[in-house]
Amino acid sequence: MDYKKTATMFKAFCDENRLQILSLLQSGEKCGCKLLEEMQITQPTLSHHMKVLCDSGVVKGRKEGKWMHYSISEEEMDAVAETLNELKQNMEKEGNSCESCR
Amino acid sequence: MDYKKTATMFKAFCDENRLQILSLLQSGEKCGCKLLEEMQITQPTLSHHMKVLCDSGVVKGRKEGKWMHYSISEEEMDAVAETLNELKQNMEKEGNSCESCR
DNA sequence: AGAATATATAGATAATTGTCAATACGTTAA
DNA sequence: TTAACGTATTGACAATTATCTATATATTCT
Repeated sequence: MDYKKTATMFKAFCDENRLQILSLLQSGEKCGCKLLEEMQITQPTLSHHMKVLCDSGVVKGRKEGKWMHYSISEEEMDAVAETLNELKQNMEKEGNSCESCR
Repeated sequence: MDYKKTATMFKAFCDENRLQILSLLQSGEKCGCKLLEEMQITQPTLSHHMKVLCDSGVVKGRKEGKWMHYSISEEEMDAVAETLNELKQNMEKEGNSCESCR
């Protein structure tokens, strides 16, 4: 696993404002100005968070005229879920406790 | 959704060292000293990361004598996956694009 | 009791991140 | 071609986080 890339991916979910943005995007694609109306942050702060979200891959942007339309990337959400699943593997196996610490 | 709590939960996964720790715990419960052997950080730094991981709920600690044995919480991993899934809902619905921006 | 071991805490510092005001850029409308 | 609008960037600052050294705490062994 590429830890650096994975850490960047999960950064989408570890800020309260970004979680709110993702919630707002649940109902579908929205432009920045619409998102801004629903939030208690300034426009540059929103812009910053949208950059973090896009860098993580979880959100995709689509430019249309002067608007940027943002939406959740289903493929990336699946990739995040898959990564989570990888981290869960082998947990139930026998003989995995720390024998050398006895 | 409790954004604050959810953000704390996801912080487990957005640091390279913590991802390495989680990978090491994939093979089962391990004590701090074992984890430390495998990593390039000092003991207090490990202790800090273990606190973040335990606060997130993703890792559980079990004290046994002078050792702390850490393991991944399967229940919490499932909760994380469930939260991810919630954030993915409704994405495919029709009529969800930003109509007011036209 | 004293030494050794595993872990946690305190305090300091550097790096990263979140935020805002100001401004720039690109697009559309008058 | 201005003016207005939506978004991005810059620069400053505050808050948070990651890291270390030094030290404290708790447990076990001799």
